Amino acid sequence: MPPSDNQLMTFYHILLESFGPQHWWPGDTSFEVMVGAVLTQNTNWSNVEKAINNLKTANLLTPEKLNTLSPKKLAELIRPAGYFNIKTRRLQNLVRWFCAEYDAQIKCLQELSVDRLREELLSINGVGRETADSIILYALEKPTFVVDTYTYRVLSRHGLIDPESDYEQIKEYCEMNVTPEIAIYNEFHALFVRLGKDYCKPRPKCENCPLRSFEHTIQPQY
DNA sequence: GACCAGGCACATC
DNA sequence: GATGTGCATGGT
Repeated sequence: MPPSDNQLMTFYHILLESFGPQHWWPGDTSFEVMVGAVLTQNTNWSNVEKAINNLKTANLLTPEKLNTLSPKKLAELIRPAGYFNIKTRRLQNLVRWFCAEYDAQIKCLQELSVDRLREELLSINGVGRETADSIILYALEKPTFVVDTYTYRVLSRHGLIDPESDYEQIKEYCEMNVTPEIAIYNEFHALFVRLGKDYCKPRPKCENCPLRSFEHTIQPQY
């Protein structure tokens, strides 16, 4: 059991106090979360919302319908999310697997272990580590820590991880140090994103960053 | 006009 | 194994 008073949990409490709960993942159903996880790859969420709204308006946001929709039509609808040709393939790869292997039943996926889910999701072309972990945590509500560019940026800039760390190493560091509760994994990742959007950009905007006044208490490990 | 966004697969060395 | 590149829209 990770200690509850380490530096990473201090980060968590500061961020939660500063920003409040983020209410993630923004989506009405588990399937919508799965779709959003692919659409948001390297893409601003506001663009993803447009694409998802297009699918909803066309009444096509179901596994069965997306599975049989023509790639051309799907690409047209998700155009606002960018990379629409490649995301069409990726989305249909995911949906095809979901329909063929699990009868499009979220419940069937939820019966699997995190390790098994991760293995299967990662075998789908177009589903990488962050997308897989996002689906497992936010769509299936199982405990896996989601790492993204913001997580990397925040932790490496504050010296808590080796800047050479890869995805799995950062994930392991987080899971070793964060209280293993789904609600906390959920909130923490969302807070990392919030912090990243507001302050921890490629060009940092550290003025008024909630972590700034606590900087002196952080003991860099790297 | 430049920069950035809740990645990923693939080519090439 | 590591590094570089294509994919694309839309907001700031």
